[in-house]
Amino acid sequence: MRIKDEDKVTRIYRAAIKVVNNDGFQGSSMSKIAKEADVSAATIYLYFENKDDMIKKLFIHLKARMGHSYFREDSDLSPSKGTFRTIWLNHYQYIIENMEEYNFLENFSNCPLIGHIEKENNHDYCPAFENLFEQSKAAKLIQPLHNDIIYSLLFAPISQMVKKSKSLGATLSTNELIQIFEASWKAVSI
Amino acid sequence: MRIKDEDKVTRIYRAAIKVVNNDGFQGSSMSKIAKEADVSAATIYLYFENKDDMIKKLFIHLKARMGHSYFREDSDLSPSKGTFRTIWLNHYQYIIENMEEYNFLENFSNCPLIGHIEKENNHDYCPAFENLFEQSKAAKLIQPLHNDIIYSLLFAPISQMVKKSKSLGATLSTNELIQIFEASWKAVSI
Amino acid sequence: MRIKDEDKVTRIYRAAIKVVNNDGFQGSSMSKIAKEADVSAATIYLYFENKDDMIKKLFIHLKARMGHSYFREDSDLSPSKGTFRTIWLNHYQYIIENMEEYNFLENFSNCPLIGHIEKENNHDYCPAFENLFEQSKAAKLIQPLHNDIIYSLLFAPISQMVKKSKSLGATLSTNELIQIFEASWKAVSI
Amino acid sequence: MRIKDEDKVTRIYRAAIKVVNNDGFQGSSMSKIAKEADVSAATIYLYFENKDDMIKKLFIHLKARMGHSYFREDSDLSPSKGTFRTIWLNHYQYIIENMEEYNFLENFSNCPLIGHIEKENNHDYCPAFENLFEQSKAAKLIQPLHNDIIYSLLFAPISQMVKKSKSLGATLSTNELIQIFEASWKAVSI
DNA sequence: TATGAATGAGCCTTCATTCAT
DNA sequence: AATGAATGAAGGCTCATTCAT
Repeated sequence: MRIKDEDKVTRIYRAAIKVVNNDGFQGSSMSKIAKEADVSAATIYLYFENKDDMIKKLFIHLKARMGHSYFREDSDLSPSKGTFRTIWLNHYQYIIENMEEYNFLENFSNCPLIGHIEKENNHDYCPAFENLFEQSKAAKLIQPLHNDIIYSLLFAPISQMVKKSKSLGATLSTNELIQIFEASWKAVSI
Repeated sequence: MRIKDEDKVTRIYRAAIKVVNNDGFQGSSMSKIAKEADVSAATIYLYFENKDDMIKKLFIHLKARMGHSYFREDSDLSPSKGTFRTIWLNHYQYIIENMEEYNFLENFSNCPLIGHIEKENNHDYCPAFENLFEQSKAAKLIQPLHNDIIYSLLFAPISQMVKKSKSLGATLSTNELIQIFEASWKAVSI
Repeated sequence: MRIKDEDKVTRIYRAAIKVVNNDGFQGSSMSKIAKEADVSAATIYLYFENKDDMIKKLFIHLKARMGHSYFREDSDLSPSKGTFRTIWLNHYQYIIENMEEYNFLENFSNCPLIGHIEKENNHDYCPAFENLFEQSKAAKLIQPLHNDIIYSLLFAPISQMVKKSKSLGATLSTNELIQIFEASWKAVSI
Repeated sequence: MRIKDEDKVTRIYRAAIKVVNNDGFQGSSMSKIAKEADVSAATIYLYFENKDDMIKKLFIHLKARMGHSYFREDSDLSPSKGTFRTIWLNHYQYIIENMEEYNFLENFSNCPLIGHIEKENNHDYCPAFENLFEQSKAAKLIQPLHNDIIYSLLFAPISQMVKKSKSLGATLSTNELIQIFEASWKAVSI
């Protein structure tokens, strides 16, 4: 028998992201994805139960990837503004380098199909995040707010700005980037 | 838009929002929308070129509605923290009172179908917004940042928090609301 | 709007019978049936919920037709051997003249899809049949057996013989026909 | 048939019967059958050319089995009513004990796939049957009718009754059984 | 204006079958 | 001999859209 090509899942994932981002969710179809992945549509069903299953698994996969993206291997995670700046920039880097993936995640976060995944997988931030937030609060570095709120204050504005500038075909200048981080930091810091 | 039965367009809009939010974008179909609007599917084509056209026009329609929602008729728009708080709360109010509409807008903002609308209709904030931001900058009330940045810093976090808490089935407490506004304000104010 | 062509259902029925008899149940498909009926496959779904629904309704329709076939408008239904012979010959006539329909019914009687229809529609024999049987029993013309048994003794052999001879490409001679009726009658009569 | 793992063919046969009777002909698929037989689908193709070939061979196999079922090893086959009663009861026994097989045969007898098998394999009744019928006719025990007719008169009614009562969830009482045999016998006997 | 009828195109999925090991 | 992997073809069904009234 042939060997199950584990990389095939990756190819399917990649194709799915591409198609969804090109044609929108509605416009995406198993056959388009299959063609893009250079695979028979039937093959997809060897690896996934059905379309929903595939989308869900892809979503979870990407969500995890994004979670890791905040941190580099050797990151210093001591509670300091510098640490936050690094993480923040890592995230920014991730977004612009993986715009397609990020878009995919955004597109589906609000979709009912994904809704209940979010509830179940609500260990959301990797422990590293939890630790940093808690330690920073303890060190009086940032305000004693709920982690979700801190997260939103720090990352929502830059996410929105990247999307906005991309939709206008523009790019954020280094200067603007600094401005946004400094302002976001002002929001959460003490 | 033609005069015809103007109310019918509204009914179609309302039905479209409802169906899209109930069944997701994928699950929405012209016939479902027609049934929900108590109209024949063919009738929709008297008022819109095709499905895309309908969705686009609905999007623009709602975007405008949301734009107005920030301001009340007799709003005092003098540049002050109080003014910003009022506007901010208006926006929050709008989101939770019109979650369906808001969701609809969110869902479609990233969709390729809508993408280029955003570019064309980039008068985005009604002049009232522009004025307030500029005056506030002149009055040294807020930082001299690009309007888009100010907007993101002010509104992106609360939007994300509402969605987050909704997806968890929770609600923001008054206290949290205040915390978020104060932090957002800290971000943009001088 | 166009007028709903009631005859269209008939065309679909006829096409379904033909296709099923030609290609067997497995080989039958909505598109084949549609093509045979000279209709778009989608059209079938205007008149039937789905394939099963169509088959069921067709089955019931034919079952009723067959029920009527035993009797002619002006049939004399007094309890006598002659009456039975007439009915019996009517049935034989129906089978050979509507072999396709009859085959269809036979094919599906054992199919699980149809199973529970039979239970529900178990008014089986039109009242005329019930009456004749009961009166004949009262008149000591036939044996006091359960109606189902009488029915089987009378009609099962001829049905089987027609199918058998058809499958062999042969035809029953008048002589054989008489033999079979006389023997069947001997079985039930007193 | 090749020697190979003869048992495997049996397992496939058994699985096929089970699946067909559970899910209907339409619902049966090679993979379901393979799973039920605890074999890879590809394996089936080592023993059969294709699905049709498998079904056909299974049909023939079962037809033969049924043929043998009428007779017990040490059956007395002298032409007498008792002999017929024994055979008749054997057949009845076979039907209710092998309802699945019997159903399978019934289901496929009318199917075009099988049609021409019947013609080719028209040695139908094992010689034992032929002999009994001919001897009985010679002994003036039964009427001088064509063997097919005798067969139909004897066995069609009971077959139909078993199916009927099964579809109603009922069972034939011993009394009814006797009634049916006696009537059937009356039909063919002199 | 309004709409029920009609359909070609397409979607998701499954199937019988072959391939490579 | 045996099998998991792979797929082209087909199936049932829905949809956006047009037609005819």
